[in-house]
Amino acid sequence: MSKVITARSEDYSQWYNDIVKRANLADHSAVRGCMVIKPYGFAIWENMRDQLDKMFKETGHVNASFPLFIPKSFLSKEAEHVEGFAKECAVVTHHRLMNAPDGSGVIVDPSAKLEEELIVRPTSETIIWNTYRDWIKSYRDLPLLINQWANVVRWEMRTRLFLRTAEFHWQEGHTAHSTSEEAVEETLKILDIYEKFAEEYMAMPVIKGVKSVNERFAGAVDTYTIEALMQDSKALQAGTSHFLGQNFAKAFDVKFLSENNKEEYVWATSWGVSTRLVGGLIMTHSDDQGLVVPPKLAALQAVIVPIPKPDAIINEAADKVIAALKDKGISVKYDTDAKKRPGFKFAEYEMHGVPVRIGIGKRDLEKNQVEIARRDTGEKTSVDLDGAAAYIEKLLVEIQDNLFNKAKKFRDDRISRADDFDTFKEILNGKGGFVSAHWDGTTETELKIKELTKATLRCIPLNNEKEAGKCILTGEPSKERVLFAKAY
RNA sequence: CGGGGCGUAGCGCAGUCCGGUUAGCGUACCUGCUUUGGGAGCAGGGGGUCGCAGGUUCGAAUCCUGCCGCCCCGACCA
Repeated sequence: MSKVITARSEDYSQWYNDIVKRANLADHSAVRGCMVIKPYGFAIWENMRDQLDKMFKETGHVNASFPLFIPKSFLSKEAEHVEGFAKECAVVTHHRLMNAPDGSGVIVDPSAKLEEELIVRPTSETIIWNTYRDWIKSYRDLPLLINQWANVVRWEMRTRLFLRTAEFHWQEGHTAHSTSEEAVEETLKILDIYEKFAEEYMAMPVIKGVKSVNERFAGAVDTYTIEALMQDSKALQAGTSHFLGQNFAKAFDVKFLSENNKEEYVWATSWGVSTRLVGGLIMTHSDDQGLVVPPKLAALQAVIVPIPKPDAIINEAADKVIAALKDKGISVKYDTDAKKRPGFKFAEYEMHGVPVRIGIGKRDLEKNQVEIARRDTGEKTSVDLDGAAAYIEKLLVEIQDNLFNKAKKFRDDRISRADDFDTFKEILNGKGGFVSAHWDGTTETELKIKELTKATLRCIPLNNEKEAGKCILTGEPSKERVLFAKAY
């Protein structure tokens, strides 16, 4: 049992904070609600970013960069959009500071007031669509498939490291299409990429679905989502992909001439995932010993600990293993710090979630072996020195699979059906997780359910079976089940 | 914005009620020796505007006034 991490069973929130801090992922900063992402945490985000970036580029997207600031008037051009974001905007009003007349320090120079206030982007649809107006004239300019990696600011009332910070890093894709069908296809293509990334790389099972009107992105026609389930049985919206219809094209007057010389408004999508994924990664796999990172995203996949400390014989064996691992593209670190004892290092690397630990000591070397410990199960095995790298290569795949299967079983065990409101409440207050239930399709009922149970409508799953039933709250007829859960 | 809590060494805290030597403990850090197969032991050492600004007092971490910041719970949200 870890000496420095609160057990999940004792206080889940504290456990989460302990992991983030003790595994050196991030710290609270001097700025309210904003975090400092530390090198080890950022390395995991970089791995996520690189993989996603590759997947976006493979599907024809290119990167660009748009301004951090958005003129206030832009934000208000799409009515629903501004309503959704108005309450959480950071606003720049001045452009100069001056020394205070009384010598008390520096103040904002009142004469340097901006003509028009600038909003620090909470999302970039408006500034981007304002730009697209100049870029899109003809059907030949379409589709326009652009992504940007950026930081955005949403002045949230309450923040949590990675899960909800006032400033966060993300990618936001903004595409323009000549037909509605093509835009919808793009929206779903991205959702599939998100699903693939979550499941194959993060080893985090997700449910693809569409949001209710109430949960829809401000300014979207449809919002698609991937929903994951954390170890405390609360749901996490892990990524969203929006079909924006012609809303932004109309707001920013973005038209093109079609093949038959007709002027039409452009069809749009936008989609994003953020550093929140790091939070999801933590809460999907980690345990009371610390962080657990799936091999495909680990900042460091293997570590060699000399037992008790480095010497010529151990170094020689370590060098062999390192060379063989590097040959296979596996990242490895040889911890040669002679001041720290092996036990300390074991605990430290477990805390940091390094998937595989290789122990090399005299006892093993006498048999020409090394000891290999896997982070996910804690299991240790002795293997021949010469076969170590090949063993580890297979083991990393096995760990990746095991983490996904374990998380999937956990998630699947927590999808329950409820056919009446008492059962519904009982499940939410008991084992939690997703509850599949009939709903009459109205926002009013959705809000009432939220008020009574704190559960929100997470999504209407995409491959839902149609099934006639009655709304668990109102008894009105319903065509299909939807998923509810308490969520982050 | 409502409720609760907290600001004292890198981190975690005691001391504050009831003012009084040089502000203390654990841990981390540095040096040395002994250790080393699951978070080592001993000895020595360095590190502090006690959140900020006023005030009361011979004397303030401690009392008074004002301010600032952060965390947790709720409403809001990726």
